[in-house]
Amino acid sequence: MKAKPQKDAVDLILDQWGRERPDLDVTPMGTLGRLNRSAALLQRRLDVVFAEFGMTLWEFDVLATLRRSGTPYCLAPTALFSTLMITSGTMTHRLKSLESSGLVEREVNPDDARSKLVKLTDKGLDLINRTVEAHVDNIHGILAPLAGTDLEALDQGLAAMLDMLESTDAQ
Amino acid sequence: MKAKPQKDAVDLILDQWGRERPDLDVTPMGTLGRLNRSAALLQRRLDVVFAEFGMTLWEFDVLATLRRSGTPYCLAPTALFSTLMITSGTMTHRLKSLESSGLVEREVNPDDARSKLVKLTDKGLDLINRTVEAHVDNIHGILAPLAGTDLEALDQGLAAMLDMLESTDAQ
DNA sequence: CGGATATATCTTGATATCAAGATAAATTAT
DNA sequence: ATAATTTATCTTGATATCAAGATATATCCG
Repeated sequence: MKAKPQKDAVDLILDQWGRERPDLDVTPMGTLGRLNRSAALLQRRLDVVFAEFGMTLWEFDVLATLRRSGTPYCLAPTALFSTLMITSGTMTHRLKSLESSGLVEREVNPDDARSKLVKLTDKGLDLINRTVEAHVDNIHGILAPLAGTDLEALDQGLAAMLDMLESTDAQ
Repeated sequence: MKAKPQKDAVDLILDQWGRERPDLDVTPMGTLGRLNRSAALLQRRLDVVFAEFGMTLWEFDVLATLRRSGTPYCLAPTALFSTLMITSGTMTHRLKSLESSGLVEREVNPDDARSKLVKLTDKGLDLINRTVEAHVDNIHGILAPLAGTDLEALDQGLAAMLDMLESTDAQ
């Protein structure tokens, strides 16, 4: 067991709770606090690269989902908003915006007239291809200091947590 | 090395990228994807308990920050929004709302007339005391399936990541 | 077939958030 | 002391999001 080198922002929060509510075991707050705080700090770093390509995180998310689905880079809106964990109304707005930027186009779904499919334009395909390369470089660099045992422990722990959360998700 | 029992949502995404862009090493996308997805699923579970107390996550965050600061449960707005990683403008709105709900009150800062201090009311103190107990119970229950080696690995990995992110944060 | 139900999407109205600028008070440097 | 700078907060305008309801199409079942 190796002691942690220094107190982080979450340790200070746990110390405060320990003083104020010694009757509570707040250990799990540490896990969630570090998770959320890490996510916030990470997003700031990702945004820097997205901004270089004139994009925001949500635009990247939509374009990347279409891109990784493979040719013809075309999905129904429901597939998109389910994957992205957002509501259908939010998807409507995102698609309108991406369409007006010329990054996606809508086309008739021959199999289901309730849907209008969403398809990457040539411009959208080129943009996401270039952006994802820079993004992957970026996250490699960000996580590099953890390479070794810490990153392995993190990946293992996160995989276990996500499996648990997905399997016990509300029906 | 133990194989992971089943593919989660993020594994499928990595599989797609592996097929579409075999030139990229997208491993770090798995780490970030599981982190963000876990955070989203967790928040939904936390919201259930907060709703039982008529609260939202952001209200809990503000009241909890005041509560754990200890008596007299009183902080300047800057201390609050810095801790909570939000902008000053967002803090203004949150405080206005909490004040109109009677959960906090504002008072003159004798040391610095630029600030009006934020203080838990008796009602706010009682509410956060009760809510934090239910919240701690809730997160204990949520993480219980991981108790054992997975949770330890997760905590260790998250602590390492947060230390790294805080120490390499933009100046 | 035709009615009932389910599904896919969009619309509407309310919130929460941020970035940038405005205001006011405190501090620092002559 | 006073001008310049820094700090703390609030205001404003734009955007992203969600929940709930509306609409249109598909599917199922007798």
